[in-house]
Amino acid sequence: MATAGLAKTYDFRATEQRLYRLWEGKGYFEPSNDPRKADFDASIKPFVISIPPPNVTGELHAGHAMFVSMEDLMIRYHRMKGIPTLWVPGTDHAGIATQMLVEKALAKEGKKRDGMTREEFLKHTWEWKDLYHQRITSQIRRLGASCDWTRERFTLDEGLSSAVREAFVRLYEKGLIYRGPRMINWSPALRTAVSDLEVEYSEEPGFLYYFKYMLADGSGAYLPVATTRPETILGDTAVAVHPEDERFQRFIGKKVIVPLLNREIPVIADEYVTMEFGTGALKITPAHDPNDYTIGLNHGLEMINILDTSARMNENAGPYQGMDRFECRKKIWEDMRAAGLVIKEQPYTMNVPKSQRSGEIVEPMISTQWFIAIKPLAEKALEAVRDGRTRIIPERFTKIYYNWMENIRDWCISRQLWWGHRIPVWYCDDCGEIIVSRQDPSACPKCGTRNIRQDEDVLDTWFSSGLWPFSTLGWPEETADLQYFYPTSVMETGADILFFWVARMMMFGLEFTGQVPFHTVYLHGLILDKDGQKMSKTKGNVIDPLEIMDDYGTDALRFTLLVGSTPGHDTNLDIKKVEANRNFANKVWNAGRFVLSAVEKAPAEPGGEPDWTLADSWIWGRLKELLRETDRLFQSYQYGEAGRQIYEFFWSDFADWYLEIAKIQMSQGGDAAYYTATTLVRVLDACLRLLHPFTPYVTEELWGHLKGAALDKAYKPFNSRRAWEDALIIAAWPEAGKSEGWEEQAISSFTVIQEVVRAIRNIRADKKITPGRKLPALISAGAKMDILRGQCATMAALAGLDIEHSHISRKITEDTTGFVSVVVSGVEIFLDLAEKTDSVQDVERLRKELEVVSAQVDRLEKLLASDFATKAPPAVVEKERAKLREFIETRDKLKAQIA
RNA sequence: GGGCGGUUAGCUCAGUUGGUUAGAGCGUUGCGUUGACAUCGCAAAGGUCGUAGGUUCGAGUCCUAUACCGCCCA
Repeated sequence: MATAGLAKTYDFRATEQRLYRLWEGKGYFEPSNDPRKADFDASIKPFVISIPPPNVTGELHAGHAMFVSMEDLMIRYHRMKGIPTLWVPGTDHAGIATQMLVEKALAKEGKKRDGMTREEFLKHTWEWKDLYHQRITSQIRRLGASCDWTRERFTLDEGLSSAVREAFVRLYEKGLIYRGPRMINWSPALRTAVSDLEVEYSEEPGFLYYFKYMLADGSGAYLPVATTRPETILGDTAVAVHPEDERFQRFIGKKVIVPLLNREIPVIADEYVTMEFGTGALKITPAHDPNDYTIGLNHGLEMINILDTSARMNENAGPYQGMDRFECRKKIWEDMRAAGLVIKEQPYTMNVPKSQRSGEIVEPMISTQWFIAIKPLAEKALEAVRDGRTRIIPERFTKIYYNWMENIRDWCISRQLWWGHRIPVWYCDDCGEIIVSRQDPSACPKCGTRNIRQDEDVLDTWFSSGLWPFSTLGWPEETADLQYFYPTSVMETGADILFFWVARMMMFGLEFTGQVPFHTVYLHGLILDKDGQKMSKTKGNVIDPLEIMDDYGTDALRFTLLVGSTPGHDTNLDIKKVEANRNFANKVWNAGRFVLSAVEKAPAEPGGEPDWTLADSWIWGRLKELLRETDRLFQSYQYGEAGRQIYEFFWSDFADWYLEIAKIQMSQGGDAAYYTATTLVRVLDACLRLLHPFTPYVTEELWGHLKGAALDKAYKPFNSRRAWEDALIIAAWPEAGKSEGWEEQAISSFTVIQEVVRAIRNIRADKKITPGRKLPALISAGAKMDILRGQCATMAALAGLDIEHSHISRKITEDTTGFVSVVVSGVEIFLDLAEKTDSVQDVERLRKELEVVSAQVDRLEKLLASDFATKAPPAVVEKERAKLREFIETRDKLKAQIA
């Protein structure tokens, strides 16, 4: 077999790991211009991405596969462009997620966090982290991620921890961090505060409970009030009505009695109350409802907390103390009914706040927490996008970003967890001093006592993630990396974390470095299952990227994700598509095998100057077109579309047509073979370069073989002025070059050949002519005679013509009785089937064709007689005129044949 | 309540300065295997581009309204 011993099928299993090791081992993932090296040149602008750090204990999912594929594509493309490229990898400690995981694992061993010291628990968690860190990073590697592992970071490593401290202390010193009791979202299962963003609302069926708020004056009068959460009655400190509500005006200023507890509370007036909703009278629980909280503040109401940290009723709930919140809801309602206070219940759809992490219902509570006064930071971040220093792609997310930034609320950054960056604040037990420090203090700087203790809480994980683009480069130290690689170039991540992460990086970047952290934000959508459903374990529709890579190879998965997606849109991932792309990788591989065999057979040197065939010119012209198009698409971040076009070119032009013609040209030997082989090599080389960012493995592997074979014959790569590089990953991106004028003609001429060949193939299929049988043909080519004559051998081979008994002329004179005819692009083709054909059926076929063509003639004549001819650009009009001429020619020939 | 996205072939989706018979993959139908590839080849069927208006010589593409689906914010 003359295919250099390459396997008949591309074997990704034998390839991927080997190539990844080779790339990494050779240092290709490190920037070509590196501040750590002696020949560093600070004046060359680099391309930099910081990876969205996956949870260190997480497992690879489709979302990871998406961002790794997309970022690796960008990185590999820029690297091939010759730009110093850095992709900083790393992982996130993911406070809540990891702690939950570890606690769950401990529970299996019958252990509980409560029974451990903080140090014991953390030791455990670090061990866990070490184990899983290895897993997630090796999974990222499997995807082919060409990131610089020598610069890998972890949000809890020493450098990043000191960055967190620095950031906290700076904000505190500026007065932007404060501590105090505020309304927050409390997660009872995790027993920690969570931020507004970590709460998701879901609509669920519930009830609106109507009951009586009795007046304290003993008159027996009452205000009807409705609530969805009867248990909060225990924490009511007012009933509010609208000041203009005539029904209730007489109650304003009076007292009512809290049911079951018999506390007296005032009836107040507030415009917040919607008169139409419920009964028009609103019970106010300032300690357990965000809106009531605001009203409570405005009216100076008492705030009574009725829940403990596990959301059980506390001492303020009187007889209900110790009861679970939902049990209490039922019990209270029973008791109220017994007390004759119930009016009715009515089914009602509630908007239930749930913890994004644990899924349980969170409780609004007043709690003492640390906050960032975010407005000043948000204003800067807003301005940076408004003035274009940072651009968001797709653009529509800009508006969403503005909207969020403009309505931003202070960020609760403290978490009652153990796993994370401990808040760098110490309290002096002796003098009450609060110490906020970059270094751990050993004594109180005010009174000198050693009686100080650090705040128990840790920071929200996103606090450290917000520093990621610069903390990973060494900030707050002015490192060489920071100076050279910051600001980074593109932040590529999921649109779902625009607020969580992107917005916070923008705010922190501007606050701490004075610069935007990246000039472009590229957002991709969610990865859904094949029916557009969110993947979830409960639905059982989760697609595991690791399994896909096992079954179809990394390249197939990457190509599917990259080509199947458009910026900002969700992507439905279908195994069938992966399979199709696995087939594409195999197609590339086999086209490569063919090229290699051609190189082996061809002479090493030409005997004379090249005499390019139409097919040679055509494929070269099409390639140039493709290169220009992909350039344009890459520059506008339309990677998916670029991939589709490369795929299309490779399969439909290069493999389906040029390779088939190359077989014919190769068989002629000599210079024909030489020039065909060199064309095959150079076009394939260009394709592999173009495809490399999408499908790095199969292209690198094949390219190695291609280069070997080409060097044996001293054949040049695509760019004949350059040498073959050491590896495809660092090879030069193919440049389109200028148009030389002949391309358009070559492409349109070849299109005629394709149409004639297809027309003949159609007849053959229609007439069930066995593939091997050669048919004599008479072709009346008119103005296209020269083109067709030049491609006589090619056409004959592709369409199965008997070349000895075929003839192409301007206008044939031979007798064609009994021949089957077809007309295409003004070319008449008569095939001699040497047997009786169903002439009625043939005429019917021609008639149908005539109908179609005549309709086109009519349409174009009408079009060209309209304003179109005078108002459309001349080039467009001429294009239509040419079409019309051809249709008329075809129509007339069809007419003649039918008659 | 506000905002955004989607609605194109049986299915899943492309279609970015509006250019005049709308594309792909999968699926379907027919034919085909000694030389790149059956993870394949050749050929075919299949769409009034959600609906109604508008702008324009020309609209899947721009504008307005509307229906349905989905998402985000409140």
